[in-house]
Amino acid sequence: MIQVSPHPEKAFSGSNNLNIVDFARICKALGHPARVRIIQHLRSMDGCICGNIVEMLPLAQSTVSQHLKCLKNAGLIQGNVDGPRTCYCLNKDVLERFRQGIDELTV
Amino acid sequence: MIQVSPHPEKAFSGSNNLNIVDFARICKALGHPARVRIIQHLRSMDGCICGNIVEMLPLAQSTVSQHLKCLKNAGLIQGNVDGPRTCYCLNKDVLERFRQGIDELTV
DNA sequence: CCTTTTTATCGTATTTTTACGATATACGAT
DNA sequence: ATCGTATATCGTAAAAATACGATAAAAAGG
Repeated sequence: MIQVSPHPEKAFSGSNNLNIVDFARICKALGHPARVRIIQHLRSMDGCICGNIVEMLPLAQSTVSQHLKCLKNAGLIQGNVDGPRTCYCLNKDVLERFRQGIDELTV
Repeated sequence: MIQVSPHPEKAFSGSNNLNIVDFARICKALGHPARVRIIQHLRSMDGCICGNIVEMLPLAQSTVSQHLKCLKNAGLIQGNVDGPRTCYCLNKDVLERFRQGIDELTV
């Protein structure tokens, strides 16, 4: 992917500190219905097991695992290993900075 | 792309009326640094000529045209033909509904 | 130790995205 | 009519995303 600017400048003027590449990465991570569903679900549950997410979606377990990885790479969620399971939850700091970025872009 | 649910349900509970597929499409459209730059630029200019956007980005004219098409398909911008030129501007309604969707997802 | 459960990763096929140059189109000006 | 300017589209190559089944890994329970 081409980097629009060689230096990862701040994406926005305000207090949030997401550069434009990170901001776009988060948008991209939210750019698939299944991943939006996952975020919605985690928001309502305040953390839940991977298998629970797999049940919720009409997708193979390996595919869901891939989507979770994508969300994790973007920083939107984190996974805490708990025995044989992984408990996923939202990364609220990142989510809040992202929301601020969207605000600056849209309001 | 798999549709997570056969019926395009509302993505969110509130007053915005974006279904989850449209919401994800907008996120995806914002999922590239060049397209975020375009939106930022249009926001600061309140409408501008395509060639202006091309100058701003280190990309070929045809590539920029493709990015503009992507943003237009997502509903984020609209292009008004003006003689040999096209003047692009933000679609503020869509942007506002999108912002509300992000709020519901993140706040 | 063996089995089961849970999740991640590998390998792979298909589709989509991203980028470019070349070309077509549409309009204004000469 | 012809030329130049501005933009969109076509063709195409390379990379990334998406999906699946199969397999690996890690922990708990018997």
